[in-house]
Amino acid sequence: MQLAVSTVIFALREPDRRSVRTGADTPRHVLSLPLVCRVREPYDGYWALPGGPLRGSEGLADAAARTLEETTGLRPAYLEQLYAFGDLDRSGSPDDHERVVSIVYWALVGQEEAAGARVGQNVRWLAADTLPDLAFDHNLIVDYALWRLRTKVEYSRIAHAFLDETFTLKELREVHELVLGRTLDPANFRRQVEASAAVVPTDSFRTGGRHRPARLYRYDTAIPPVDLGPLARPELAARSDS
Amino acid sequence: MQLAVSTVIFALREPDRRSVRTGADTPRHVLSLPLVCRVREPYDGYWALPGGPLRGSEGLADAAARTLEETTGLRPAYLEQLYAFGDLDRSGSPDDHERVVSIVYWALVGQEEAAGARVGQNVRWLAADTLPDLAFDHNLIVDYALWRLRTKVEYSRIAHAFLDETFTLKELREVHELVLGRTLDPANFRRQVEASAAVVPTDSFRTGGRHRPARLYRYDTAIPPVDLGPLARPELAARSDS
DNA sequence: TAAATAGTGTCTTTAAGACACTATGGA
DNA sequence: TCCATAGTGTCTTAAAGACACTATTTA
Repeated sequence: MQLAVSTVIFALREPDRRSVRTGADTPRHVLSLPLVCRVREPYDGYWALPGGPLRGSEGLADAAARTLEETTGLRPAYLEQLYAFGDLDRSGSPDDHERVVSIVYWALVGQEEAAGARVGQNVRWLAADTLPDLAFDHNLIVDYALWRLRTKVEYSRIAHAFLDETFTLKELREVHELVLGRTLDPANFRRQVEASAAVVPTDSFRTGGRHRPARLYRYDTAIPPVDLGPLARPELAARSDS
Repeated sequence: MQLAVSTVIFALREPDRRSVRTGADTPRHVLSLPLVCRVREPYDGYWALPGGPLRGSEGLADAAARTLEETTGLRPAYLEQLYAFGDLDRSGSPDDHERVVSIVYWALVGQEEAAGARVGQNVRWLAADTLPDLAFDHNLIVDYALWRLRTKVEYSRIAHAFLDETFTLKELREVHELVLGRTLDPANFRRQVEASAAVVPTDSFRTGGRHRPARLYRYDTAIPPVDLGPLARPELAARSDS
C-alpha cells in the first residue's frame, strides 16, 4: 500500500496567446492549474496532478506545500485538504493491483506570486474548464476541487487569495465572476463585501483608467478566510510578501 | 507508516438511567457515540474511536462500514468521509515515532437500528457532549465531526438518517433541536420542510397522545441527502429495512 | 369539555437582486 | 466636455422568524 499526497493548485493567469478569443470583453485572466506530464507507465504521456509520496518527517499539509513548491516554485495563499481517495480501481491498469491512497489538497496562489511561476520541463499550466483526459482519476479530483472552490467562494473569503495585498472592489468582483462563471451586480456586490467586514478600505486609489479612480482595499488578516470549526489551526502557508 | 480508518458513529439513544435529570422536559434521547476501550499502550484504558488498519481488498468507505459493523453490529443510514489526520505528533507518546495516518469517516445510525445495537465487551455508548479525555487526538476528531453534523443538519437532509422509515414532523423537528441544541418554531419548521420537498406525506397518523394525531411522513429517497457535487457516488450503506 | 398538540395565517424583519441615479478623474 | 467607471439610493421579492389563531383527538 502506498500513500501519496497531491495538490490541485489554482491561479488566475494571463490567457494563452494562442487563444482564439481576443475580443473586447475577453476576461483578462483564466482559472488555471499546473499539471505534470507523466514519463512512465501507467498513463505515460498523460497530464497528472503534482504530488508524491509522504515523507516520514512531514505532516500531510507540509507534503502538499512541498510538492507545490517543487513543481511551481510557488507558495500558496490558501491551502486546504480536499479529500482522501482510496478506491481499489484507481490505478487505471487492471494488471496493477498495487493500492494507492491519495490524500489530495487544494491551493490558491496569488496573482503576483503566480506571475513568477517557474515552469519546469514537464510542467504546464492548463485552463481549468478545458482540461484534456488526465491520468488516473485526476479529472474527477479536479472537478471536485473546482466544485469546492465555487461553492466556497460564495460564503467565505478565499477569493482574496487570488489577489495582491491591495485591490479594488472591481478586481475582487472579477475574481468572483471568473470563478462562478457569471456576472455580478457591482452595486450589490459592493454592499455585501462592505457589510461582511472582510475588507478594510485604504487611503490609496487605483488611477490610470479613463474614469474616476477606485479606492484600494486590503484583506483584514484578523478574520480567518474560512470557518473550519474545531480544525481552525491554519494549514495556510504564510503569504510571501517579501 | 500505518494507515488506519476510524469512524465517528452518531445515534440518538435512550439516556442513561443513572442520569440526574429526570424532569418533565428532559429530552427522550441523547446524541451518543460508541467508543472502544483500549487494552494496551499507548492510552491503555482510554476510550477511542472504533477503527482499524485498511485491508488490501477494500475501499476506504468499506473499511469504515466494516469496523462499524464489527464494533456495534450496526449498519449506518449515512456515511461520509470526515478528514484525514496525519500530523506527526498524533501518537501521544513522544518515544513512539511510528507515524499513523487516520482517514476518519462519520456515520449516522437510525433509531430502530440503534436500539438493537450489540454492546461488546469493551464497547460503550457515551453522550457526545460530555465525553471524557479520549485516546490520541480523538477529542478533536469528535469535535470536528460534531461541528460537521451540526452545520450540515441545517442545509441538508441528513436528520432523516436518525429516524425510522416514517416519522412525524415533530419527531423530525426534535432531531434537529437535539443536534442543534436549541428549540425551533414548530410552525416555521413545518413550512421549511414542506417547502424543501424532502419528505412525502403518507396516509398514516401517529395516534396515542392526548391530542390530535400527527400525520406520518416518509423520506423521499429519490432526493439525495446531501450535495457532494462531482463526488456524488453514494458511500451511504443501504438502510437495513429487513 | 379541557388538555394538548396538529396545523394555518399573517405580520415583521432581513437579505438578495434589479436598476436608476449621482460623482469624478482623465482623455 | 464627455466618456467610463466609482459609488449611492431605493424599490421589489423572497426567506426567516415571531406569534396569534384554528382544528382535532383523547383523557
